Amino acid sequence: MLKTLDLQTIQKLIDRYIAVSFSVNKKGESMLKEQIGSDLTNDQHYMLRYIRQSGECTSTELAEVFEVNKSAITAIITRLSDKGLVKRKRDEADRRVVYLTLTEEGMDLFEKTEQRIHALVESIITKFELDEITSFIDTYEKLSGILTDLAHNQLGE
Amino acid sequence: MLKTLDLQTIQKLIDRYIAVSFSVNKKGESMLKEQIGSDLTNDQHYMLRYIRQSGECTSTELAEVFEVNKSAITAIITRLSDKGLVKRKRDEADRRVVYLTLTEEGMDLFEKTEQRIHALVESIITKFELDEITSFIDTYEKLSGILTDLAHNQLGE
DNA sequence: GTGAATAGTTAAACTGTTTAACTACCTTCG
DNA sequence: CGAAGGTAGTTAAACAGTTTAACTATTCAC
Repeated sequence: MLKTLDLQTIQKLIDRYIAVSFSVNKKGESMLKEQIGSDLTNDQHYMLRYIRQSGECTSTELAEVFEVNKSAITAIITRLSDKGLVKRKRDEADRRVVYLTLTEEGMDLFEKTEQRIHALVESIITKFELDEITSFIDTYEKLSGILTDLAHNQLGE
Repeated sequence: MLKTLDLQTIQKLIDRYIAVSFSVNKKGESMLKEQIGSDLTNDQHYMLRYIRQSGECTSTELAEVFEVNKSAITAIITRLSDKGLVKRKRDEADRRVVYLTLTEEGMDLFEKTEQRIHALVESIITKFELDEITSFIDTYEKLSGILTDLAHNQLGE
């Protein structure tokens, strides 16, 4: 049953799955490591995803997207670069700027990992009805959207 | 409207609020600090809550409850103890055991913080209908319960 | 061309976490 | 009794992710 799940819904579920199933900072003992067999933290996986998606991006952009300090990004990228997954490339037109791209290994690892997550999530999905899942996702998004808003906009004003 | 919210529902909302609104490890820049004005991390607040609730508990108990290593607890408790919020007391009957209790300051800080969270959450609550909220909570719990199960029980077996 | 803005890095400090080794203290059983 | 093994908790080293503050390059604007 339930073969009609569209990719978008699956992708959302994947995100929720990664986000909810384990908190971030457990020295790599994240869901990715435990169940997917990847050596990446959830955060690192997200980074790789964003960099791949954008093709080429800057630290500042990442800092804005992930709502985090630039130094935090520097640290993460350095670790990723030490693992040979991300490459830094100076912009010769504006030499302040550094572009980040995935190396081939980075690309490979990301895609392999993503596929495994995909398979895992699909195997989960078959246990539920489609509208059950979409209702989960909707509610979850509504809820966390509200709470995030509140967290950002200093409620009570 | 919506004055009929029972305490239990509010408490649940508080937990969700703390859990969802900010991820844990931002050097204290958690929701508690930003909005409540407390100097505690979310994790630290949870610790205080558990210790207060149990009156007196051990590291091992905390480690089990929070599903974390005993050394992690040692570290957290040490920091809390350095702040003067938690006290260690050796069990004279079984001298291996160390009981943890809140100091008066710990108690005060916890209660003040909890009250502020309470007030904040209540001010949020009035913006929604009761059944909207309970449906949020139910769904959220169902969803994260499922995902946590999956995360623990190595799905696909 | 000097002074201000921008991109990114580095350093120090902190929280939370793990693994491995260690101390101190029971318990058990020959 | 006393050695062997288990239990409670700590310590040390390592790591990920953060922040703030200071710094280096580089570009821009007037």
